[in-house]
Amino acid sequence: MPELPEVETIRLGLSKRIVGKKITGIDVDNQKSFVGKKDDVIGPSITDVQRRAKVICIKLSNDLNLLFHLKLTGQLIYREVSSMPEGKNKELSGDSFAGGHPSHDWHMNLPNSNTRITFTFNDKSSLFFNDMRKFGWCKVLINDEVSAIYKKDYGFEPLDKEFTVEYLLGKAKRIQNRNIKQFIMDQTIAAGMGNIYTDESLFEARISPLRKVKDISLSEWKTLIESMCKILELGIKYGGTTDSDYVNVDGKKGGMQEHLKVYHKTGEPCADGCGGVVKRITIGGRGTHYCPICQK
DNA sequence: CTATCTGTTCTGAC
DNA sequence: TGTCAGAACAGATA
Repeated sequence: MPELPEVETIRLGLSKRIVGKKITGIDVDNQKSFVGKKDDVIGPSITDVQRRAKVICIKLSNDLNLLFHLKLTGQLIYREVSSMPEGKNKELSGDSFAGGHPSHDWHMNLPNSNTRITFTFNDKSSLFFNDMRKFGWCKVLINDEVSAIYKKDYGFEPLDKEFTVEYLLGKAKRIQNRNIKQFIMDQTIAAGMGNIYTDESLFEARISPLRKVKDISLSEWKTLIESMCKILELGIKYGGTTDSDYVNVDGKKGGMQEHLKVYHKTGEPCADGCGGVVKRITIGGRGTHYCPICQK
């Protein structure tokens, strides 16, 4: 379930740990998860870790890029030691960083049954790409291909300066009848928005997810943009959202779930104090949570 | 055991 | 061209 704030958290954590390291090996356990030639990424060092929408881009010194999309269940886990010593106690002995879909076996042996790709670095540390449902991918691409994907598949980022009312009105022109929730979740419109942060942003703006794009007033557009930025920045600040039942063992538990007001709050009283009860409906096949009273 | 649900994105049909 | 169902996949829940 990684969305923009989760992916940004992963980017930051990875950036601190792997920039400057040289890739010395790669193991691919699921062919579909890796698109490219393995030999192309063995040898170069990592120069940067970037993010665009929900995509992570690891830049290499040979001008190639490792692009990752975690989709629903992808994880990127960094380990200083490539294998755990045998025994019952599986406590970590080195620096470790995990990010992505939460699961209870993050702290277990790596690689595990969900590990699709393993990268090894010159200092023997490793980066594991785990993905239970195999929706995610890692692609080896040249710079031009990366730019082309960024341009074609994604609109402006909500936190960009260019993400203005005028920009959104331009995007809205041809799809006046679409509801605001699907509009906001369109990656070619608001890059990186996912289900959780869309529901939360609409609540923050007190706009109903069912409203049509054509009925949104200028001041509401403005409020919506401000709300999206506020919610996304909050998400980044708290290190993303982690499932409530998930207990992280290596220090990178997200805290945003404690600040959600409608997402997965079905049946609870509205945080606004308006007297409403959070309702769950389906819009465009996605679970949608909102307050029918104060979200107009 | 089967049916349903989840959450992101792409594809194909109308 | 916009809209929508279905697929990709695995596991939890009913």
